[in-house]
Amino acid sequence: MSSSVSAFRAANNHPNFPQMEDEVLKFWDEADVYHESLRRREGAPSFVFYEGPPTANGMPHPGHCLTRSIKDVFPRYKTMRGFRCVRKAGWDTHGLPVEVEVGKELGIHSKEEIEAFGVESFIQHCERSVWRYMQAWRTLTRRLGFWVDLDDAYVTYHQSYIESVWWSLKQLYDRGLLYQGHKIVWWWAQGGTALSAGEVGEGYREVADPSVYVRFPLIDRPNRSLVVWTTTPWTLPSNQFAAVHPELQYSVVADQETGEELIVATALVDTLAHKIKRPLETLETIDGTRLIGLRYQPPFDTYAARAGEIGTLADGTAQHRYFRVVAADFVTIDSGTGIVHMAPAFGEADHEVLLQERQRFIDQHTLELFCAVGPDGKFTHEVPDHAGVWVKDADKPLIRQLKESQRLLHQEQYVHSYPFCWRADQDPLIQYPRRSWFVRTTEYRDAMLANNAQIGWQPEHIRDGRFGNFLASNVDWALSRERYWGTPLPIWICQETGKGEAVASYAELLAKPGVSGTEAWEQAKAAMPELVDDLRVHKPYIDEVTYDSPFAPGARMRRVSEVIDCWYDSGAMPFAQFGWPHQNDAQFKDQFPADFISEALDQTRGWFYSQLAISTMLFSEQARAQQAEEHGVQVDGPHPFRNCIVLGLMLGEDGQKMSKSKRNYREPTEIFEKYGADALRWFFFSGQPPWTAIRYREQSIRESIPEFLLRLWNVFSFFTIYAEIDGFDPTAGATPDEQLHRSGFQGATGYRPVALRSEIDRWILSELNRTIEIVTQRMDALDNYNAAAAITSLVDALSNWYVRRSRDRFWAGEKESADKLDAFWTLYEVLLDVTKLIAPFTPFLAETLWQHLREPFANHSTDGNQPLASVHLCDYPEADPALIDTALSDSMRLLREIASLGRAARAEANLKVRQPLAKVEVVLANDSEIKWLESHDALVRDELNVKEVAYTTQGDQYVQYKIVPNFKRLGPRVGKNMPAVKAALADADGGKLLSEMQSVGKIVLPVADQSLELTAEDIDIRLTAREGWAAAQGRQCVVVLATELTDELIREGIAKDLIRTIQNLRKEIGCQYTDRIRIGIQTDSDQVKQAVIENQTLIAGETLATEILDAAVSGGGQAQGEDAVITIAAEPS
RNA sequence: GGGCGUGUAGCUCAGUUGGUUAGAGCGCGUCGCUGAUAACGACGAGGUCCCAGAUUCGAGUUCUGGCACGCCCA
Repeated sequence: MSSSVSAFRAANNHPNFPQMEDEVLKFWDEADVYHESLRRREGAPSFVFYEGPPTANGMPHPGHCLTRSIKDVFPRYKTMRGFRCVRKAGWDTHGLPVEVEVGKELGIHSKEEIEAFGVESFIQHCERSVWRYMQAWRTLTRRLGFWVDLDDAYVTYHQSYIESVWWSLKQLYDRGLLYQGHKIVWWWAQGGTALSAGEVGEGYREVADPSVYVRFPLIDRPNRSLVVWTTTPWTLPSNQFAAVHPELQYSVVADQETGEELIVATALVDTLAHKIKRPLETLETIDGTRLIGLRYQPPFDTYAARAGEIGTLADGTAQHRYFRVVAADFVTIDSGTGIVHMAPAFGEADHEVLLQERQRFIDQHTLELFCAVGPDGKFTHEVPDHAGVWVKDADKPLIRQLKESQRLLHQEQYVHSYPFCWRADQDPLIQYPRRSWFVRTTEYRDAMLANNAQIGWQPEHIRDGRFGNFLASNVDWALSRERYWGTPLPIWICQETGKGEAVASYAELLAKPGVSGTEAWEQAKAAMPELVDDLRVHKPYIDEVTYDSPFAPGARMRRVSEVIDCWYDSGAMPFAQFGWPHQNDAQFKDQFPADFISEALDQTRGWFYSQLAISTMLFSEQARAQQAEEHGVQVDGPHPFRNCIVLGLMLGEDGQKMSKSKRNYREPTEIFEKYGADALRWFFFSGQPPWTAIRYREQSIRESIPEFLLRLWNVFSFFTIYAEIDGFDPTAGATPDEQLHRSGFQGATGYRPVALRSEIDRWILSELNRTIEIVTQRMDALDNYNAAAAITSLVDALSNWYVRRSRDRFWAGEKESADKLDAFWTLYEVLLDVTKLIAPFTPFLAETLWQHLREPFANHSTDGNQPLASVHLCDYPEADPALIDTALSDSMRLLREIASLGRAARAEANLKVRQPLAKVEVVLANDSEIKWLESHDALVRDELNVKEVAYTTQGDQYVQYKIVPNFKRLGPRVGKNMPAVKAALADADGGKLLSEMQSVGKIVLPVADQSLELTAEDIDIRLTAREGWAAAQGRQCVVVLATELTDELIREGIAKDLIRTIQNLRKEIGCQYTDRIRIGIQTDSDQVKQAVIENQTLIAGETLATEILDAAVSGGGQAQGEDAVITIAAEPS
């Protein structure tokens, strides 16, 4: 303690957080702290984290900062809690977005252009494009403090990754879960390609299309027709069904003019009558369900030959396959007739209906898809009248034919929005069926639901809401893509028999009999040695590899041309990140399933789904029952992730979507430079629960600094200032452990057990341990928001009560008083634990604090160990229940309330705090706390600047008592009579009831013909200050000020004003905290003169003055105030 | 059109199993503190808890039906 060199150096109280963070980053790099933190947990239980792979061919933006912050805080926390948490980075590298980027770069767009350019060169460009913004991602990740192993990242285009995906697809293929079917896509017929949803969305335009109302005469009653409406007459030749809504009402109406009967939705009869300009007489009304099954004559005879075909339903009954009425929920009465023409080839919804219908038949495949249009958008020979005609050009002649065949009821123009090709804006898109590979996920729907039910979702409603509903309405996964840059679908087909087989690895392929075609890759590699080897399993090289068919002698096996949906890639990452099962068996088994993942809400149908679907199909009990070979993964409970935090959408400054063009958000780099990463992180963690939509506002981020970071820093700075002045040295006699746990301070000089310390020390330690308890409990539940809230309130208590009320203990004259040392030790202990507590949240500030706090031990050799080099190597603090004192917490809360009420009363009475007052009286509702409060009145006296504090429950002269029922207690007991009880208590004399309660222990109240007995717990006492006093009321007490001032008190007030003026002068002339000064006070006022004389010791003590003269001192500063001219000068040191 | 979510102070958001004085931070205003000082404290203004109905002794909280906004899907 007496060392001449201070153990602590005063910390700068104007910290530059961004600069501090840069230094921390350097330190982390140099000391390799992340890997060291893993090494320290070698052999510890794993906390498994999966990184959802971002794509590195776009710039990272603020949304990524949120996900990366959340992904960082829990692994850091768990690591400190004793788990081993490896964080393997990953990159999503395949898919259309990459192709589009490369296309832009090369100035080519359509598939023909890509083919003409050369697929080989194209995918080589793709491979390079993927890493375009890698450096930006690295920089951001590091700068944000996201600890993830970027050097050991998984990459979806790597051969090992692809081979894992292949293995899984072979599993599915061998189990019959991979099949070919039709997918209805938005098709650009002129370009011969399908467009993605995003591209389709670009191209919507208002257009006028012909809209026709067509008669579908019933087979059994040719004079009666369904009236069907469509805006795409060209689809009518491919009609298969007519759909009605089973819950709608339909009417049979008579057309007076023709004598025919028409069926139309009841709600639309009038509309139709108006359109055809003649009255329709309702004959009968029937439910939609009764129309189902009725057969009709198709509008064209394209497929009329099939009209007689009959199939067998699952229940054994026979039914015609085509041209009948079916049920569909999407039918509306918004427009049309309530009866919808179904051409499943040209509408996704229509196609769904076909699939549903197929389900009903025993031999599902007999229900065909009618498609009278070729991929070029022109009619096939199946429509001889229009063969070779572009469908949109056929609308008119088709309508003419309908007119001729008496089928057309009405025709008009209909304006609606319709998609066109975004590159050739004269070309309308059409929905068109393409052959596509599907994963039969529907077979695993129940297993997926069961799996999902066990996942810990945050927020919980995702499970049964958005995600659960999505799973419940699961449809088979359209897996294949007719593109180039993606994982090739590993299915080889026999050129003769059409039979196929799946291949699980490149090696397996090479081992096939008669394999050939590998030279395509070998030649490319020889010509360009810099090509990455992973490309050998990509198009076009892989397409060249063929082998002898096992199905037909002499036939060859050739790969199908498609690649797969890149969502499947990312969904396979739980095993593919390790190349499992081809390698790393132990690693996979250790890291499966994940304990924790987190991504934004848009991943519900993306990564959350793809992971769950693949894992369920491969590893669930149902899957294991289907598998020929055992793959050694036995998982119960949810997989592949146990907990998932679903993050909300991030919005810009204006609450709108973030948009580059609107410039409504700040770039993360700008935030880092101005405020630092901790400010951004703390804003994310503490601002709102992570699943709410987050408004990313510069102002809110900036506010993290004074609210939290700077406030804590100020406490720390305060500590170091006085630790330096007083030479506080925690090392002397200490036997510290490497964590600097308080147990190592036991024998240190001046260290006293907590029980011997003052109440406020025990209070802040109690608050600290309570907070540790809450934070630990919340973080274990993956609830960063409430954990952060608990930390905030601890730092507030520390700064605004503990330090505020303990300041004079730190600047007390005696350097080695026990109380002063208690204060130092207490604050030091609290700072150490707070530093560890905040480490996962604001790792930079925590690291900086730790470096300072550990410094005395790092510099001095002690009997104990060296402290750990980084706070991130420490264990998380554990709450010490022995230090938690809830009664003390409650009492202190009351004390703080009294202080706050006292200040309120002062403000009310216009009495500033510098003016001392003689007395305050505190009126309490009960006496339970009085004893404790009396023992702490020094604190209140000081805080409120009064000479005396008196506590009483007998405050009739100051207050009125009002008794209200304790609703929670009495509610269940008195029920309906509650209002009567409330009224009776309000009407009675509160003071009387109270004294009755105090003397007898209960009160008896007449309520509704009976008397009700109330004990003290059944009532709440409310105090109201009477008029005429300088008083303020709270929930539990009223604080009353004695406002009369004596001359002595006034003079003391003057002295305090003088002190303040002098302190300001000290600062103005640049005094150090410990510099001594001389003071001159010149005044004509006798009152001031006397105030100075009476309070000389006080003034001199507070301002470190060696003497106070009544003449000017020169060489320093001067100020006017309190009717005096004040001069000060620094003493030479 | 369907699903899910959100709606509380000027702004950003809390609000536990229903309990009668609805909170925090920021901003604004007033006052104060001043050996942490670009920090800090107190007080104040500011709320039909989106609307309507229901359940209940009692609803911001539960239920039903609307309205608005957002996301996803059609």
